Amino acid sequence: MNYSISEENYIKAIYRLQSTREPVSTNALAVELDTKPASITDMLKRLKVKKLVIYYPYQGCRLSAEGTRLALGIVRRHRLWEYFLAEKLKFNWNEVHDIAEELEHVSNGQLIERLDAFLGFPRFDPHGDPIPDSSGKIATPSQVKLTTLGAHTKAKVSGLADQSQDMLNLLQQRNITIGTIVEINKKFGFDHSLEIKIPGNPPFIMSEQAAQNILVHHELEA
Amino acid sequence: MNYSISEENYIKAIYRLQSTREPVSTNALAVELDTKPASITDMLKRLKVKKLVIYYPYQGCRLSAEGTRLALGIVRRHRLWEYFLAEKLKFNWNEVHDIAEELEHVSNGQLIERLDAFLGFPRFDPHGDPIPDSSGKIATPSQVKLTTLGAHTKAKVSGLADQSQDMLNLLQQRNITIGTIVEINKKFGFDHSLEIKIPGNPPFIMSEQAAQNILVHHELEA
DNA sequence: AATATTTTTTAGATTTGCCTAAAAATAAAA
DNA sequence: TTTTATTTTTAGGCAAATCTAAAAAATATT
Repeated sequence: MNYSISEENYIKAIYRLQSTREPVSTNALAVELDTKPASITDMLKRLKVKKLVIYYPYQGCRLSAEGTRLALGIVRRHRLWEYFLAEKLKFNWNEVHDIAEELEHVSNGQLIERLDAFLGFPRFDPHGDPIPDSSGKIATPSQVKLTTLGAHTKAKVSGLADQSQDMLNLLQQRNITIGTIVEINKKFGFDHSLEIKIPGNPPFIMSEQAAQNILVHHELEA
Repeated sequence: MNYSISEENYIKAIYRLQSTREPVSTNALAVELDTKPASITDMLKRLKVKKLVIYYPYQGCRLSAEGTRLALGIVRRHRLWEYFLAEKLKFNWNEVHDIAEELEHVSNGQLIERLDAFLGFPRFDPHGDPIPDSSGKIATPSQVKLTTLGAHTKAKVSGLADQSQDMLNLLQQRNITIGTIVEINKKFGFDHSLEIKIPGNPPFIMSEQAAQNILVHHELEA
């Protein structure tokens, strides 16, 4: 089957929201997609006919098996393009998302398989998110929030909980990217802020709020 | 400005048809775009409002300066993607067109400039067609039909007049691609067919019809 | 439990891009 | 130069995806 860009965007949004709250409410979707609730209801009825979502009036929605398959395909395309843009075209970490948002809708199976091979079958995109493989399998890496680590520990940055522009800018300013090894020098009980050190840079203070959004791969030797 | 996929396809079609006949008739466009003449009239009126085409009822259309600029941008995107697909993703010469047809509508200036740099600023796509540069300048290479060359001359294949699937298949079977050096062994007066030799392959006969569609860059030493 | 508030859905309109059928303009033929 | 044929345009409709405004259902509050 072939789906419209709009349909794909709805499926992707439901997939995203589903990971935190299920079922997904009409209002939540409207906020996510920046449209009106009435438009959401309309589209949900169409997606239900196409058997991509489970939906009953007033009860929110969730993806069907087929919808999930589609969502994983879109996520795969999106993240492979992000990897390509960052790795090959040298875009910044925080510039790749919007472009990948367009490229992901180019649907040609061969294209994505060959792109994957060309890139060397990467398992994580530049934001540290796992890339589903061609069969739809997706790794769930053991990511933990930076705030959960104790003082005097090191860890490798592997992802972000909040990928807003503000967050991306903050990290760029601090020279933190995916793969950066961060060391926690000190934890301040007063406001739970952290003193962080990364190789080649002076230590700095990070708020608890920011640190909560930084996911690290696994704790390293002290 | 940002244009829809449909609008871009119209502009591209007008650009293509314009090179042989101007102004471009409504019917010719309908055939080219595989739609009905009434739909063409509809769209031409919209494109006129947007100042992309010069159009007066019953008199056909042609691109405005702005329309030409847009067309060259689309052609540039299309051909750079074709080059990427063939060169980096190892697609066959004859498979790249349809995929590039989708990718060309992803409109992000930075993306195309960086792709161009990544590819090493190629001047011709895998079909031998010139790629407009970022300012819209396009090379008009001194291509001549293979049939115009005399016997015992060599030349480098640089393009195709007819890029139909049949033609592409025929060339693939003969191991002819862009850049191949072809040598004319003999010309047969009877049916104007040619005996052609390419390095590493046995000589073979090609019809006048096929040879007319093969464009070569310039005659080489005998 | 009754009322108020929030969420969701329906109803009706709009825009884009396409269609068919019929009318009008242009071009070709007798 | 009429008549015929072709090309092009208009008129009216349709489907997708959106909107606003109003009604209906679900949830929360007193």
